[in-house]
Amino acid sequence: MLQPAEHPLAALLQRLGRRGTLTAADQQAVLDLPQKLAKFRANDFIVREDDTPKHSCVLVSGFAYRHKIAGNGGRQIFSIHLRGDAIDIHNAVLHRADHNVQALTDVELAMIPVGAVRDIAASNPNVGLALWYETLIDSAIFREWTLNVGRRDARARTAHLLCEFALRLKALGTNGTNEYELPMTQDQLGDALALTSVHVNRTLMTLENEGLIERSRRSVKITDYARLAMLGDFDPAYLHLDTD
Amino acid sequence: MLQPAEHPLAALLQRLGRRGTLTAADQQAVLDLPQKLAKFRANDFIVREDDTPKHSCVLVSGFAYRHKIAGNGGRQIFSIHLRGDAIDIHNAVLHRADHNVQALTDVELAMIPVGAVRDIAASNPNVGLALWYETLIDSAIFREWTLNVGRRDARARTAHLLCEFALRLKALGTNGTNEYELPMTQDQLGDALALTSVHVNRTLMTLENEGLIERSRRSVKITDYARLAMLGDFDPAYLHLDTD
DNA sequence: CGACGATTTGAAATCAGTCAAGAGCAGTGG
DNA sequence: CCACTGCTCTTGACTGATTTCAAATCGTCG
Repeated sequence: MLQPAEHPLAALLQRLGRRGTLTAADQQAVLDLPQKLAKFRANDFIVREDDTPKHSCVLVSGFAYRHKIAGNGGRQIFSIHLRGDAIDIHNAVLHRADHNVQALTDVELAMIPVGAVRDIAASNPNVGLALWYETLIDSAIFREWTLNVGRRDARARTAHLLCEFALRLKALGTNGTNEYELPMTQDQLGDALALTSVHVNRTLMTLENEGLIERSRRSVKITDYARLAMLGDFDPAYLHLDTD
Repeated sequence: MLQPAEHPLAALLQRLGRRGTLTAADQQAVLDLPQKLAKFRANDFIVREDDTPKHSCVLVSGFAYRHKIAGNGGRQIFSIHLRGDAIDIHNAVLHRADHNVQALTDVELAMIPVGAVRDIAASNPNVGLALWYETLIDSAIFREWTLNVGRRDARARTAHLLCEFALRLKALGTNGTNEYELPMTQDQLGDALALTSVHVNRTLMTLENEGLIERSRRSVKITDYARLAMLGDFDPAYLHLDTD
């Protein structure tokens, strides 16, 4: 087997395999998926609404986000994606994209032909289930974001997002601390939280003045995780990180 | 083959087969799924957050909804479900429920053991893909609701929900008109739209005064669909009704 | 009729939005 | 090295959509 650490699909494999249901053959089948590496610059569109994507993408490095634009011009961001996220497997099944995927930072993507995704799901039930599982976790995150935007006030919403990001970064295993780069402008944060950038700014300052976080530039340090999680009504069960 | 119209899973089969990818054998396999019929009264919980469901449910008759409750007591409804909807196939894969499913009206459910769902997905790739597809449409609806709640004002939000409901009912084939029973209290509508029931009330009255809808009791008649859809920024692409 | 839940209406309060201007910070180029 | 440019962040004053609180009306069902 190839060295997972060097393979473009290594992060995906780690993700798919975390429930422990993949055999060595399954794992090899994932690594053998046809793929080519592509690079996008920050702010490039990876998928546009109404596209018929030919590839499903796995994020190899960098950050990306999914969003949709309302008729009144408002943009809603649905999710932020990290290394290892299969950001549009759904397009292998749905055919027509109903929302946009955009690069938040410069990114590297492993592009897998949609037919290959469908084929591996059909021929390899373990992998198929694991892929399905990933899209269901996406779903769970969407639901939590809907709850966040619909039923929490600005402070709680913001705190919730900061906690989610911290935990997902930790789950990647690269960063054990509660300090991280949040590669988003306050405008983008606003579109994720359904707030204006002005109010995001005021809210971040409040959190900082309350001693919950420290900031400098885009770097965030959660100085009181327990209180921030409490304030943000953050219960990570929806992330399904514990391979249930 | 059994008469689909009389089989509890007939509506599910119709749903799964709409893309035309199921062979006769696939269809029979779906109808052969082990299931038992269960009835719930309006407001009964079908699945509770943190449950480990033993069954996945298909809605045979009535209406159900999915929701989650925030720490501050606010409830956010994520989706309303109609006959034929597989309201918690996701629980066959995820194991632990991260949100509630509740009966909106009296309902009949076909309860399929979660193991049987996983088995048919593994042994029958066409059916597996069709099930996956259904959960992806759920996802698409969640995203649109997030956009609705996050980026549209009260009038547009409400109009959007009314249009979605009309179209999904039409897709069921039972009702070709734009008049239907909306089996929700204004309180429940508020939880779906992230508004208070008071504001839902005012907004419905506005829509009525503007000549877009007529109401009596819970019955809604869309008198000007074109304008309502325009106002609600409603583009049904996200429902993926056209078997793309 | 009486009771209960749901809907409707009114008035006051508030959270977040809008508009607008200034400050900070990188990168660019002279 | 510094001025310039562009973008993001910060701040203030004002506005407004929606919430809150509270009371009245309606409809249905026993």
